[in-house]
Amino acid sequence: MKPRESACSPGRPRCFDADAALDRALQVFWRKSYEGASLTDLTAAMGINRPSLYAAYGNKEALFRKALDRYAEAADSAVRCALEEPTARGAVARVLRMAADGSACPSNPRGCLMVSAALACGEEAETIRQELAARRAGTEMLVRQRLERARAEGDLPAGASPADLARYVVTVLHGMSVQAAGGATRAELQRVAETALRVWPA
Amino acid sequence: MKPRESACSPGRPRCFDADAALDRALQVFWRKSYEGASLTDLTAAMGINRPSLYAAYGNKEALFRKALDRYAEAADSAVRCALEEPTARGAVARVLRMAADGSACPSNPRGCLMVSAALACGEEAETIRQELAARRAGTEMLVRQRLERARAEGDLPAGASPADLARYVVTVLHGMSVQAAGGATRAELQRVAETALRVWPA
DNA sequence: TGATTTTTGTATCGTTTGGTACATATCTAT
DNA sequence: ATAGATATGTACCAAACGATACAAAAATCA
Repeated sequence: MKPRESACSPGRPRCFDADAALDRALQVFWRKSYEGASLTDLTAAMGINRPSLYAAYGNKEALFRKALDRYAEAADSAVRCALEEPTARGAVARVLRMAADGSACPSNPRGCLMVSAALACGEEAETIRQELAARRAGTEMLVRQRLERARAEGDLPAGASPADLARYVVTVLHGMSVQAAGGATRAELQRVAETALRVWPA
Repeated sequence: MKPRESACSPGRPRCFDADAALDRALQVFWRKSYEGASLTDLTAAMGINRPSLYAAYGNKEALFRKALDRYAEAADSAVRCALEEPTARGAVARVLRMAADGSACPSNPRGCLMVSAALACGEEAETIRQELAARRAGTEMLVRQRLERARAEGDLPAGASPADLARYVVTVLHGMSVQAAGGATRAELQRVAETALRVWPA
C-alpha cells in the first residue's frame, strides 16, 4: 500500500533522458506545427521508438501539451523579465526588441510556436486551439497588468487604455512572428519594433 | 490542326460550375488551411467527385493555387481601393479599418488565408510557402508605393521611411489576422487599428 | 448511325497517419 | 534464485491521405 523507501521504482529503468527528449520534441513541433509533426518525425528527433513515447508522455496531444508548457514558461518568463523596466514605454520597448531578436535567432525555428500552431491546427484539434488561445491571453495579461501599474504610477499617456495598448502590443508581436516565419531578417523586425513604439509619446 | 468553328468542344460537357466550385474550395482552404483541407472535404464542399476535381484543376496544389489567385486578387483589389484616400494617413487608416471589419465578418472564416496557410503548411510544401510569401510581399509593395507617392507629395512625416512604414502596416495586418483567428471581436480589432494609427502624427 | 472525345461515378491503389500487441530485456523486492 | 514490474524493439493495425484505372454516360463530328 505505502510506497517503499527505495529511491528508484522497480522495473527496467528508462534508457533515455525524458527531459532532453521533450526539448527535441519541442523543436520539432516548433518547426513543423502540431499536425505537421508526425510521430515518425518526433521519434526520430527524440531518438526513441513509438512505444517509449506513448509510455512516457501519453499520446501526441499530451506530448505537445508538455512541450507547450515548457515553451510558454520560458516565453512568459522572458516577457516578465523584460517588463521589469522602470517605465512603461521602456518595458514595452524591451519586449518588442526581444521579440525581434528572438524571432530571428538562427538556432531556433522562426516565429512563435503559439502563433504558428494556432493557425496551423485545423478545427479538429479544437482543444489544442483553445489551449493556445489561453496561453496567448496569458501573455497579453502580463503586458496589461504592467500597463495598469503604469497608469497607477502616472506613467501612461492621458487617455491611454492599458487593455487596448496591451492588445496592440501582442498584435504587433504576433505580426512580427508571421514576418519572421516568412523569412524577415532581424534588422527588418527591429525596424518594425521601433516603428510600433512610435504610438507611444517619447 | 486549327480549332473548329464550333462553340462547344466535343465530348461530354461538364456537369458543374467550375467557377462556383472554385469558390467553395476557397472557403474550405480558408477555413482549414492547405494541408488541413482533405480531398474528401474539398470534393464534398464542391459537390463533385475526385476524378472531376483532378480533370478540372490538376491536383490539390494546383487547385489551391487557383483558389489563392482568386483570394489574392480580391484582397489586393480592396487594398488598392482603400489606398486611394487622398492622404497617406487616411489611406492606411482605411486599410486597417477594412481589415478589422473583414477579419471579423461572420460569413467568412477568421483571419487572412495567406497568413494562416503560410504558418500552417509544413516545410514539405515549400513551393506553397514561397508563393504565399510572394503574395504577401505584393500587398506590402502596394502600401509602400502609396507611401512613396505620399513622400513625393510631402504627405509623410519628416524622417519617415515608406519601406519601414509599409512593413509596419502589414505586420499589424498580419497580427490582426492572428487575433481574428483566435476569436477577437470586431470591436477589439478596431481598437487595435486605431491604436496602430497613433504612430502617425495626426 | 458510328467514331471520337471528354466527363462522371465507382472502386481501388500505395503511402502515411496515430496508435498498439507482444515478446524480450532489465531493473527492484523478496 | 525467483517473482513482479517497467521499458524496449519489432512488427503490425485500422483509418485517412492524395491520386488513378476503368467502364459507363453524354456530348460533337463525320
